[in-house]
Amino acid sequence: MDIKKTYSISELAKEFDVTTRSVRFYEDQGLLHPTRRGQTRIFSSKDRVRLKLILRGKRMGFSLAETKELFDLWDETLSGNEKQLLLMLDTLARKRAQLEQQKNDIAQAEMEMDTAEARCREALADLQARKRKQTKATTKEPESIDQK
Amino acid sequence: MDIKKTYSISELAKEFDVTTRSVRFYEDQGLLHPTRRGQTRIFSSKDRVRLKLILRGKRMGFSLAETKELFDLWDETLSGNEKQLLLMLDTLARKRAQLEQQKNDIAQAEMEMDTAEARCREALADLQARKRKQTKATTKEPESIDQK
DNA sequence: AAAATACTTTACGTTTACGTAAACTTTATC
DNA sequence: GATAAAGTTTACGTAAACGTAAAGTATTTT
Repeated sequence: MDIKKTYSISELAKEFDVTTRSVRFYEDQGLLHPTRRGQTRIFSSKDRVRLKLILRGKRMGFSLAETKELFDLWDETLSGNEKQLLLMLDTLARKRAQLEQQKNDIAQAEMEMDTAEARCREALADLQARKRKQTKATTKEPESIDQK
Repeated sequence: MDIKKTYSISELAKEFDVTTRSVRFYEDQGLLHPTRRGQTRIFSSKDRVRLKLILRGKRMGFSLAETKELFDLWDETLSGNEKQLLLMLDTLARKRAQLEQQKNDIAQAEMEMDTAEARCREALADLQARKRKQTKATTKEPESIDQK
């Protein structure tokens, strides 16, 4: 299975480079469900996975609410109820469409970055060329030093 | 070139399905630069393009500030100053890295959605199977009607 | 001319996702 | 046993990205 271990809040925070404040906030919003030893939080490897998913979701532009919805939906899906299963399939389909849109957006952006970069390089080359000409005209180059 | 036309605020809002409030906000933040006829805003096709870019940026998880930075950087790049050109190239490289990360995230997500969907369909198939069995056991099927 | 339509500015309100500080408890270290 | 280190709760603060009136101007339609 997984690494079957438990984690402290700062272990997780360090590993994923977030603040403990954020982790507590995610729990508060119902995205993580650590157990307690006394009043100290103990995170399971399931929590760890979910934290990873939360952060990836953020990078993909998902809100915490959206991510929570998916978590909850998946938990209910595991109950095996038919209605939930169908709902999950539907949700997955919609998410896929969203990802398709994002892929298109990225592809577009990459193309435009290509042309932008090309123009930059061209402009730079022009500059360099003019510089060389300037240098040649200004600093009387030693016609040929170091020849035998 | 482009469609060489001008646009009213509500034309743009309608076309891109945003509120006029948002459009004004984007101007306020320095992302759009409409001219004025009296006090009424007149948007150029350049503004239109930028609005499109703003929205795509949002879908890709970019903040307005990030997008504005890119706009400003690009404008300064056009001045042809060498330092700006190099800065732009550097920025482009960093953005590309960001997009790579996003593509990885999306690919990961798609894989996980694949397995999630598979599990759903499996669970559903099980349910249906059990249902059929139930039906067969409960409602004494007419052994063979319609035979000659 | 009255009313509807489209635009404007000003400004306070709201949600999300935390930051930051204060005050306190528990556990580890010297 | 003092102190530092890591954890806790409570609570106010903040930046981003608008929403939502309120109140006014300008133009167009009836």
